[in-house]
Amino acid sequence: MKWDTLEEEPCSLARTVAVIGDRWSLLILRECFLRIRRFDDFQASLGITRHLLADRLKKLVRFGVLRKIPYQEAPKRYEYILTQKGLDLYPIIMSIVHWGNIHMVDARGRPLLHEHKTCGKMFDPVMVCSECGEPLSAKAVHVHPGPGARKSSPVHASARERAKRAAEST
Amino acid sequence: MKWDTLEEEPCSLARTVAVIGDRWSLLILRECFLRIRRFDDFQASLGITRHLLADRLKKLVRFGVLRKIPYQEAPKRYEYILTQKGLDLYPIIMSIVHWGNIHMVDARGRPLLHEHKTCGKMFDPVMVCSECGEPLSAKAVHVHPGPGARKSSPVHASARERAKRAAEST
DNA sequence: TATTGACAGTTCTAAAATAGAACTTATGGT
DNA sequence: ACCATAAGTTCTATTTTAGAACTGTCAATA
Repeated sequence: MKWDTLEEEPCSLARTVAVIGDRWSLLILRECFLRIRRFDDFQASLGITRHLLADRLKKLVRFGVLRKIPYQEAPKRYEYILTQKGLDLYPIIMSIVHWGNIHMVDARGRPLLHEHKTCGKMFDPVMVCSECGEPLSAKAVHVHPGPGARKSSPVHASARERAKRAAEST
Repeated sequence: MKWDTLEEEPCSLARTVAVIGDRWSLLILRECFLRIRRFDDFQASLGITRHLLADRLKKLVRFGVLRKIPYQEAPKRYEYILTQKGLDLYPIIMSIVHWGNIHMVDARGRPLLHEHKTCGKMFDPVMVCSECGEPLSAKAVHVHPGPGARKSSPVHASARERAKRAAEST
């Protein structure tokens, strides 16, 4: 697969993966949410090569996730800050952090704790249904084709059949 | 950076990225949640090379996200199914899909719609605070070092200082 | 009995991405 | 004049990935 075509796939996950679906992009975004903004600071805190960092920042700007704003003239220097589109990635970052907190921490415990300024308490993120407010689980969700669905699924008929039977048998 | 060491980083995001932070793993997991379970079905629906697919499945099994269970003897064949640890990735997948739905869809609209069986309605996922139930935004969250925090941050002093000032100035 | 097909991989080479270090350009300070 | 800061760019060596072909096991079929 050419990764350039990923963003045109008729799948919202694939398109998002085109933007954030590599290791460095997610780590760069974590730093953004921790208020890192400058080239050398990203480089120092992540240990990423300068080449890759330049490349990834360019990509994130191209996708409208980050914006370059000048913080000094002569020589002209820029900071990278999150756009609204970038800020909207917060639930993704938080759910990734939360999964790591639950399943990947060692004996020392969590590296970071999160305080919700609104209520003043340490919290975990919970994903709920926009309609009824109940926490979501994979098994309580049913998927329907939407208006942008592909006509012919790339999933083989045999696989589709098996998946369908499996879904019906639950 | 050697990616083998990523899972030992004192950062829950980095550790999770070690598991799911590459393009194919996320796409494979999407298929898992759509009830794809077999090698050739993954291969056919994703177009991934067999080599990479074998490698990624092995990795996901090693991390305890998938489990191989036999579905026939002679010849012995296995299916890959999500463990509880794997099912817990659902909020990550859903938040990625949702961001794509908001920011990456084309004129045709969403490829998939989600129905919450519990309430019967089409929904979007919303991330809320476990303590007060309010929707979360990056700006309403404050970060504290936890018990597993690294002693000396890899973030340079200069960057830390700038970040701190930025945080205080809000 | 020989042949075909399904399934789950493995092996091979060429192309692409990444790591790691050095280099460039512009400017300000001592 | 010399050094430091900042934000990149360029270079080669290594690693990863793409793409296709091949292997092994068994069941069903001719």
